[in-house]
Amino acid sequence: MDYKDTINLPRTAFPMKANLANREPKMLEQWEQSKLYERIQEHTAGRPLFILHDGPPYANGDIHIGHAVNKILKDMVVKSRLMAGFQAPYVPGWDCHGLPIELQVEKKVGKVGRKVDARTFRQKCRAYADRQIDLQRKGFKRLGVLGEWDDPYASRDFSYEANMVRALAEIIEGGHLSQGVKPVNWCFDCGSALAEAEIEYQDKSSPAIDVLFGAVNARKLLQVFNVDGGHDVVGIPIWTTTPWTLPANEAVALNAELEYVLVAGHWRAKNLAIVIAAELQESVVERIGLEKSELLGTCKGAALEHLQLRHPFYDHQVPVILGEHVTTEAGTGAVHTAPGHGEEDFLVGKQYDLPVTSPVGADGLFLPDVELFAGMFVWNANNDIVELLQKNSLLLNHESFLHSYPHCWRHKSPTAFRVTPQWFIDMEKVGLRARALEVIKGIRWIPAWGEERISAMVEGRPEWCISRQRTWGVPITLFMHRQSGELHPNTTQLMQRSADLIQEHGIDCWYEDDIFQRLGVDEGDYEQVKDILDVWFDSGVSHRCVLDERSGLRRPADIYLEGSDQHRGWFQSSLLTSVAMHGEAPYRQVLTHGFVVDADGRKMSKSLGNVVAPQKIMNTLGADVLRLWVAAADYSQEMSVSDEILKRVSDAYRRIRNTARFLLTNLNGFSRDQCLQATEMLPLDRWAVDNAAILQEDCIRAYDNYQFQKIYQSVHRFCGREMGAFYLDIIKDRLYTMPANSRARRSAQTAMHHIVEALVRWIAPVLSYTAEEIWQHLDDDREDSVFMTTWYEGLFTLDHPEQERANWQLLISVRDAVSRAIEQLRASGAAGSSLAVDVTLWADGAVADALETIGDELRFLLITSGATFADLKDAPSGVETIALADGNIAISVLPSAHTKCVRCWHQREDVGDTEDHPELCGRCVENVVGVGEERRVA
RNA sequence: UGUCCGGUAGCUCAGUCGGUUAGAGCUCAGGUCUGAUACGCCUGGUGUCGGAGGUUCGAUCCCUCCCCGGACAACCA
Repeated sequence: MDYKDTINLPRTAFPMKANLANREPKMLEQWEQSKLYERIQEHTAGRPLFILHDGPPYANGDIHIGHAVNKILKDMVVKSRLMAGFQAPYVPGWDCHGLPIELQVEKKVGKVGRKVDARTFRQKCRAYADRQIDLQRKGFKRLGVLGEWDDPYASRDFSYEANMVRALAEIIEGGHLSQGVKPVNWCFDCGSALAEAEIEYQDKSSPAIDVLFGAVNARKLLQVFNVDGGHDVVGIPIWTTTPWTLPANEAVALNAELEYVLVAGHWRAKNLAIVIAAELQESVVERIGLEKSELLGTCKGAALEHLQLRHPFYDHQVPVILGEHVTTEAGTGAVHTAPGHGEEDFLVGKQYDLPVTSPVGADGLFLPDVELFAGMFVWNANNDIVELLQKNSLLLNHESFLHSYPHCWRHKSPTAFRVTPQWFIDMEKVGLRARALEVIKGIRWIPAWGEERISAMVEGRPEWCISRQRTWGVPITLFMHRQSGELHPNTTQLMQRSADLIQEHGIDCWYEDDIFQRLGVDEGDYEQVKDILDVWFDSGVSHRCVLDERSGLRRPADIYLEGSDQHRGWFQSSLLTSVAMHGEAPYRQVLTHGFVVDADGRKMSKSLGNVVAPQKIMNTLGADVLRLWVAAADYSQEMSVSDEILKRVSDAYRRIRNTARFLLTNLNGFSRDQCLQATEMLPLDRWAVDNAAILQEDCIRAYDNYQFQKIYQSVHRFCGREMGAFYLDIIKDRLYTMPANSRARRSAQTAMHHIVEALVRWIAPVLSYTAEEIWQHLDDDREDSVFMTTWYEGLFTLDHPEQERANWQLLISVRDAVSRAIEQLRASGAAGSSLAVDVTLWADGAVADALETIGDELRFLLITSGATFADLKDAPSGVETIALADGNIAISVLPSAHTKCVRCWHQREDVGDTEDHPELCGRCVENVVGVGEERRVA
């Protein structure tokens, strides 16, 4: 007789093979069509809010693995808060203005003012950003990220642009804005500033000259070296390759720590005494041809500070200053300093309060009021200046010098630094820095070192230059008085009105001819600022433009979550604007993650060829595997990906999936109203639920603290060890062989039901597609999505948890010991399946007590055909005693001598005892034709 | 170059407020099952805890230096 039909064979439509690459897009479509995100928001209305505010990615290019990590982490946070009982809206955003898009558009339509007008250019930029948003949105959705994709925020929205202006107005009202100047890279052919990315280095030949700056008071200089007079000229020579910047000279810089020498000698029939860096003495003396040179003395650069020198051709005194940028790599060890023409010069000049002389116009011509060189083009002025120095006998040497020099990438012409007026958010004027530093302390930084990092950065940062001389961005809508340079007295009011115009028409309206008229500003008296805002300002005020504006959101957000580079970026720009506007932070917590690197810890780059595309992972292994990788990695550091790592993660995925599948197969036809009460359940099943309850506690705590890695590790371990290798393996016997409706089988199914209900929710924030797929295979009436629920509440713990858990732990250790013993028998060829053996145990202490609790059901726990135990004292002498945690045990494993029951596969003495069923053991007969066997424990 | 973060088995991660043979899961190998079947179960190996010094009775854990990797260092998000 075939007893297959009397066995409860597992059945499910839930496939073992995930085939995620095909299945996920279909699930995604379901989510979209059913408007899942919107329904979740309705469903969770009234719950406490949890706001994760999305840092906008830049709308350029297809999504890469870094984007994927960021969005997946955000999604796991949002979904876990949702499952924890919050309303957790997620409004994704995009950063749309700025240089990268300008450069992309320039490639297609050319530069503003050359081939296109600014208005058209901005239109093209806007259209480009739109296309990029569509592209990236598709990618982000495919990751399984749930959010308001139909109505995201984007900084190119008219309303966003308008609110940026309003945000700036609020900051100005707070008194944080200041005007100033700053040197920027300038192309005279473009007539505008250049971004770093627009500069390329080419070899250029420049005049290299040594110029003597004579001391105003020779005696004073000599005194430093303890030298008496008697020289025709005393001074400090500088070396420069940009003679044209000499009209802007305001100082000569030395290095405080360097050793300088005073060298005397004959030069063109004169007695010179000059100061040179000691290390460069020889080369300078040779280069300028100083004859009969002799060393008169030495000193540190610091000793010469504040000494006054004569400008080589203007009636002007300039000081000796000190700067760390002065080196002995070339020149004389004394650096010509023109704050108007160099970044370092500008910064050091600031320390010494030097005037910022900027005698060159946008076209590269010296301004009309420049003595001697008015109207002259800078590069042509080089010759005249050299001649003039020659005439003044201050040109110690003149040669041609080939060096790498920055050029405009478009015009291939040499660029220069030029100071231009700029707008700043001042860190000190109204105590912005101090307040920001204070506010930082009240925020939870994850990981904790983020606090130190951002504090150091805020402490050290210079004022924030928010103006840019560019086209694609939000205008700084200010009017300045043409004579006084003062802001219009109604500035904030005018800004509000310009914001209203922008809200309606977009940023272009600021550049229309009628803007003065529309705002009622006198064009004769006032000049319009045409600078745009730094893109960091755009995203930096997203708390104002999004959190404050959108219904359903609020400021401060509960969390900002970005890559660790954003300590300098978005975290900081957001903090500063929020503190400037409200005196408080825009977020309560800040979580940072590391960057993605390859297996060797190297960053991904096209040139190294180690780039892993998220699209490729999703189209092969599936988004859930990608998500599981994110959960498994320690996001606080660099996160490695490689084929091997993904392979490991896929293995783990399969384990979790198959565990869920096993639960589903054995719950086929089981509905929740068939669940037994805890008191009716078998102890082993209660233990299993208890185990899940413990794990759930851990998972909830881990999710609360964003420790996804812990979830991954413990859920995976749970599926593999506690379930697969122990519990599920043991209960197969009951599930398959006992009557479908028997208490012992229902008890196991009750446990499995609770476990799968809990498990599907644990994994939902990470394995969203798979969790939803499991959800759809669960019976009973239920919400149509796992994301419409919260953590499972049907789990329970044991009545005497410590004692019972310890008891089971001992039984598990007995089982492990028996497994090892069986393995030895198996190795000898005497047995294959564990059901082919009989086990005899001898135990003492707590182990004996534990065995007593399971009694004659020990064989089911061990999955052996027979299992008996006795007192350790009675153990035969030849059997080894093994020490367990709490007691000792001796084990004997022998091949069973009995016939195998064809139905339950146990080898029992009573097989064949029943005439009608000669192939069955006693309990199978009972289960097939009787009322069913009884089980007490397992 | 500077500041900060990190370097524990083939992989992902624990861990030690300094103390006997450094852990887990996976991979891998061998075995077993064929009623989770491109699955399940059992057994097993694996590490100069990045390197070199130092402090200490004793260091993977503390200190110094070095090597390797990463982030940041303003018109670049």
